[in-house]
Amino acid sequence: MARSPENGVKKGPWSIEEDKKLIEYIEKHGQGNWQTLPKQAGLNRCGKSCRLRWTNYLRPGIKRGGFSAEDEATITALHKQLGNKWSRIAAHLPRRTDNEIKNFWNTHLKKKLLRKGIDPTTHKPIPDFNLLNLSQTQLSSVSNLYNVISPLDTALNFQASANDLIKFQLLQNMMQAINPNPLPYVQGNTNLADLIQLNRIFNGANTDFTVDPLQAQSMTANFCNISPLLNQQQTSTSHSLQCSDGEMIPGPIRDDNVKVPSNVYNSEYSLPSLFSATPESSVVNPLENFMHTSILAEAPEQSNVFDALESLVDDEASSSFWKDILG
DNA sequence: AATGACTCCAACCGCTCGAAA
DNA sequence: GTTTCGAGCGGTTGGAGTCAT
Repeated sequence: MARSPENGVKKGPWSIEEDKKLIEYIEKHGQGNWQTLPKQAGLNRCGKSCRLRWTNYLRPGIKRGGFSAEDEATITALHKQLGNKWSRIAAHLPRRTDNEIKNFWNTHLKKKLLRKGIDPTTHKPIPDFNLLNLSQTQLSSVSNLYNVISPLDTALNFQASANDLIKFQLLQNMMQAINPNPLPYVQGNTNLADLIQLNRIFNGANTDFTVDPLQAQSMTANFCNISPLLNQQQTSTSHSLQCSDGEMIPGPIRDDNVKVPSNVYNSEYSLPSLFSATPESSVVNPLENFMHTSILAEAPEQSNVFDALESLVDDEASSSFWKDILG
């Protein structure tokens, strides 16, 4: 790492010679006082650096690397119980150092839990994980949120309450913030025009909008991506899009500069098909099915999706933050 | 092959705590 | 009771290695 020396004391990686000096000294005299050790051992290091080197790497019997599945499970369980108390966790894993466990946690286990939708800090399911990992089929269920805000639709006949709009805006911002794979041009907030435009799309209005088909696949998991795409409509040509159920809806627009696979305009790239306000008769779309089974079904009494979502959030994790967002 | 982005992890930094003076 | 000092702990840094473009 070669950090710059300070006060004439060497920092950075230890050389073989330094390790040898430290090992020989401790084997001969024991650890003793770490402050005086470097001088007596002939090392141009601070005592702290010597102690760390010895404790984490040179000390006999240290086991390094090669964490087993059992180790992982142990560390995860202990972390759930103890939090970031690495020394206490290390005490349960013989021959492992706290520093190594900490590094292993930060570089592997933490990510592993996140991939499973578990908050590595609380070890509880991430409330919005289902939204984060929506499959394409799940996407249109989320689009029900837009339907709830309806009618935003035709002729700018905007009737949704300001309260709902605020909720929606917050939700969308949240999803943008947590979007694991944001598209480069997906930035900023959605304005009212976006919402209106969006609703027109979802409700089958004859609206042009732009989707780079090669990027469409990666964006399907995040409905908040749609809005900024709408802003590109002026430069595009209109195409229809065939949904999985055969229904034609407007867009996306092909960029002629992009080689488009032959299947680009089939269901793989389709936006969600339109949804109905009468769930009982229209849950033919798997997306809606997801919505109704995963969210609405959880809260049959709820009058709208926000209420249903709130219920879901309450069930999954009692986060006041989400409750605040969802009102 | 070159370059940039990303990941890993050894080592450092700053803080806290407890013991000794 | 206060100060000092050594040790330990957890968070962070940044160089090296790897991967993707």
